Amino acid sequence: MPELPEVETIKRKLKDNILNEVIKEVNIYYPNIIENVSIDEFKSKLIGQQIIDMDRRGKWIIFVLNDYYLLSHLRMEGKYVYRKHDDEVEKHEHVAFLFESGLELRYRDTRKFGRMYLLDKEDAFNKKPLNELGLEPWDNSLTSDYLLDKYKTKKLPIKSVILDQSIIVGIGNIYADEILFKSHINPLCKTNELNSNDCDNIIKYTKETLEDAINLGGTTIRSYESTEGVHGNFQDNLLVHNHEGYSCPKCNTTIIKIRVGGRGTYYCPNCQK
DNA sequence: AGTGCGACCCGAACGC
DNA sequence: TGCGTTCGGGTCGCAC
Repeated sequence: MPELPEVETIKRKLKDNILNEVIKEVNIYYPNIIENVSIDEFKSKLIGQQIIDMDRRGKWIIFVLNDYYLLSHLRMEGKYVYRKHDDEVEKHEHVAFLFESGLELRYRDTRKFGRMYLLDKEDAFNKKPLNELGLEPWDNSLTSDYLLDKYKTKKLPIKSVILDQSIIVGIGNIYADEILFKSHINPLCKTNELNSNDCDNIIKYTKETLEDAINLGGTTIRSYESTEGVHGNFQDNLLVHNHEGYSCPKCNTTIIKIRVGGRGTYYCPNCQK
């Protein structure tokens, strides 16, 4: 499940592989992937555009083109693969970008959950989805005061709020559990009951956890194949997520799994009170 | 406005 | 030669 570290890894890989390529042709096999423009508009605007940079905002990959930003969200299982134009289109390949060089980049997504937006560069940051995003983990504006202000009205459990992309971007279900464990915060704790020290810990361990994961190329659990998607190694460093029934690495208490806001949540009932 | 929940998807895992 | 059901994951839209 691509969260920020996986998306960052994929973005860097894309930059290595397709920087300066010029789009010659676009084929779409599952139109629902394209969110804010018609299929015809999507194709006609993209043809002739050059990949002049690759960027990332939260879990969104940004293809920086001459006149547009192409945004791509992988949701759970989206990935990019490189093919030749003649190669048969496989079952879960939904969008294909053919470049002048003959290389073809294909978007593959088993569950069809991923989405793409095509935005004019001019006002892209004033438009959905970019205008709804909170702070990057390394933004200097991310302080305990900022979090306290956002948290003070929220009665939801912190586990749910730490996933809220309008506050801090990039944290998904896996890293949320890890960050709360390192911060010694119970995932069910009401968000408005957290103090300044808790917020400092959340910020500190969000940065630390995501940095470590990026350095290891992200996390690979469940469905990710090793081919051209991301195959990271951070899964070996997970402390509580997916560790139901195992011992807490700090105190040896058995890690338990509960559901919070409908999501599987792992924590140590002794360390996180 | 804040909150809760189903919908979107489909392969894997599970239960019998 | 099993088959029907449940689960999970991020986000949106709708109902309260």
